[in-house]
Amino acid sequence: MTSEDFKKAKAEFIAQWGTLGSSWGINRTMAQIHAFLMLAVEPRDTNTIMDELKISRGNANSNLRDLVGWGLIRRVTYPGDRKEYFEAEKDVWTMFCTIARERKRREIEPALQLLRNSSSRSANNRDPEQKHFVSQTAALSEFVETADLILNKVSRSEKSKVLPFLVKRFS
Amino acid sequence: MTSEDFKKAKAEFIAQWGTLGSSWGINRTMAQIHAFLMLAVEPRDTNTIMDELKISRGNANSNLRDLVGWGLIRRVTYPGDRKEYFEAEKDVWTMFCTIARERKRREIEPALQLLRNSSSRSANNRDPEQKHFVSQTAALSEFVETADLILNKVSRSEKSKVLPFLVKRFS
DNA sequence: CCAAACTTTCAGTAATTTCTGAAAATTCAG
DNA sequence: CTGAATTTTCAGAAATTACTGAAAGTTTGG
Repeated sequence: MTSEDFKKAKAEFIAQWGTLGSSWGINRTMAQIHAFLMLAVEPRDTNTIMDELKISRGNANSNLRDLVGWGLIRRVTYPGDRKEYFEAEKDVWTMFCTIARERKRREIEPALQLLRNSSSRSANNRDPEQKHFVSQTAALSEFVETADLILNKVSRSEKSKVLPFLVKRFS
Repeated sequence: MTSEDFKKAKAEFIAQWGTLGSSWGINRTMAQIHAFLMLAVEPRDTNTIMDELKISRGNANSNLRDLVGWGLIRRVTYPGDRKEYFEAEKDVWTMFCTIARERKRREIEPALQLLRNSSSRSANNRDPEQKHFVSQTAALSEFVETADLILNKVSRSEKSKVLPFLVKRFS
C-alpha cells in the first residue's frame, strides 16, 4: 500500500463507517470521529480532527463530548501542553461491552419500564382486546428482560471465557 | 382497567414504542404502526390505521410497505372484500429472528464487506499507521464475523432449544 | 368495457436533526 | 492580575428525513 493508497483507504473507511453509524441510530459525524480515533496511533487534538474531517469547531466539540459520554474515547493531556487530546479505546471486546452497557442504560431500560407498566395492568376479562394487550406486552417484557440479563452477563465476562464458548456452541 | 383506561394505555404504549424505535434507527411512524398491529386482535385495513394514528394515506402506505419488506407484517385479504388488511407477526421469538436476519442482511453484511476489504490490504511495514490500520480493521472484522455467525445460528434455532440454554448459562 | 373501490406515487411542505462560526467562558503561564 | 491559548455554548443556517394530499394507476364486479 503506497502512502497515497493508504490515505484513500483510510478516508474511505472513515466515510463508510459514518454511513453505517446512521443506520444504527448514531450520527454520522460521531461515528466518523470514532473511526478516525480508532485508526490513530497517537491521541489527536480537536484542530487535527476538525481539519481531517472538515468539520467546524462546534461540531467537533459536541460530538467529542458525546463520545466521551459513551465511554468510547477519553481525554488525554500532556504536562506542559494546554491542548486536550483524545484517544479511542481500541480493544474491540471492550468497545462492545461499553456500547452494550450504554445502550442498555439508555434504551433497553426505558423500554422495559414501558413494557412492565403496560403488562401489569389488570385486564377486563370480558374484552379480548384488553386481554391481548396485557398478554402481548407481557410476552415482550419477558423477552426483553431475558435478553437484557444475558447481555448483561456476557458484557461483564472475560472475552476469553465467553467468546470461545459461544463460538463452540453456535458455529 | 376500564375501557377509557385501556384506550389511554394503548395510545401511550403506541406513542412510546414509536419514540423507542427512533433510537434504534427505525422511523417513528413505522414503529407505531407495528405496535398498533401487534396489539390488534384482528387484521386492520389502511383507513383504520390512518384514523387511529392520525396519519396520511401516503404515509401509511409507504410505512406499511416497508414493514411488509421487513417481514414484520403481512397482507391479508378476505374473499369478497377488495380491501387489504394487515396483520403483525405476534410471536416475540419469531419477531426477533426476523429482525435479526434483516438487520444482518442490510447492515452487518455491508459493514463486513468494508472491514474485510480494509483489513486485507498489505501494509507497508515501515509505516506504523498503516500497520495499525490493517490490524485494527482486522480485529473489527474478526469480531463482527464471529458475532454474525452466532446471531445466525441463534436466529435459526428453536426458541425452546436456545433460550433456556442461554438463560441457564448466563443468568 | 366501465366505473367504483382501492392502492400507489410523488412533488411540494413540514419537522427534525445536524452543523457552523462567532462570541462568551475558562484556564493558566508569566 | 493579564492576556493568549483553548474550550464551550448557542442562535441561526443547512441538510436530512418524514409527511401530506391530490392525482395517477390498478383491480375487479357487473
